[in-house]
Amino acid sequence: MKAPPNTQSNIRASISDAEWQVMDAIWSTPSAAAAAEVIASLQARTDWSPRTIKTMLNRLVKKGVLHYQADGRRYLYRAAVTREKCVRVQGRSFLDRVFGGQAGAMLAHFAKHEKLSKKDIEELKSILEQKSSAAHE
Amino acid sequence: MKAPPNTQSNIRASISDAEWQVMDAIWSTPSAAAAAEVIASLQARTDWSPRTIKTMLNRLVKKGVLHYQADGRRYLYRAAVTREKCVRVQGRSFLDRVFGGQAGAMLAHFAKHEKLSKKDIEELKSILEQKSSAAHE
DNA sequence: CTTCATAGATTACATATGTAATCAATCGCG
DNA sequence: CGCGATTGATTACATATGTAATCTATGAAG
Repeated sequence: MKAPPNTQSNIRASISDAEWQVMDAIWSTPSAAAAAEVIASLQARTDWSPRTIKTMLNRLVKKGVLHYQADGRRYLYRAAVTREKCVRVQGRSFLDRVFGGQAGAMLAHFAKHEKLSKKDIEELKSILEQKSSAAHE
Repeated sequence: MKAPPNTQSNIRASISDAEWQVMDAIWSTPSAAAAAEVIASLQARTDWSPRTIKTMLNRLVKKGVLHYQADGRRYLYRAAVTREKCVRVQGRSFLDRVFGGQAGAMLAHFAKHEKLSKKDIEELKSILEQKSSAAHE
């Protein structure tokens, strides 16, 4: 049950709540972003001090999920992992934690309890169609 | 962005990863469970020491998600919140965190990336049917 | 050149979490 | 009755996380 010590290739270093928001800002920036840009972007949605955001950037770099390249005396940051990859990792961890890995149960849960637009429903149905036709017999 | 200090009525005191497993053991016990039972149940699935499990029980009581009633010199624990309630809370937090609250996006994600049995798919479709017929125009 | 604003690096500190060990009371056993 | 086993209570300690402040180097302004 004990997590193995981090090996650098391992993307496992889990991204915390606050860190996720920073990554979100990075992910939604085309190409690379300077700290100042990340800060500006986040101050629109949080009340964090710039210091705090810099700390996050640092930690994310240490965790290996952010890379940077020097540009004069500042850094340009870019994600080292895709949002999709992180979403998959976080999603699976959540699924295991809360639903014991039962994807069906989870989907049923959210389908029941969350608001869905007609469009959401149509799209989901269509995904399910493909899924069932592609499924093994 | 700062979480307000815990008021007791607030179920918010979030259940950690390890704590969730303890709650799971409790939830799957009909009626109340003594610490020894919880320990036995968890040792089957983890490598935690009994000490550790007792610490969890304590913290969960402090957090208000577990209640106990004395039975001789031991305690019988019972959940103070339902699994469903906790699942909803955790689920919503995850949804907000990772999918910005977009339930449709999350469902689409898992529908695409997770394995689903025929049965899962059928059930989901049926939920979606009801949902769309019940939906406002 | 001196000074201030900035950028990144380092250090700080409280709370949460994982993981126990130690303490104190007590119940059953010999 | 005395003692070890067991139960809950208290304390411990490392790492993670939220949230910054301080230190150091340097480029821009005067």
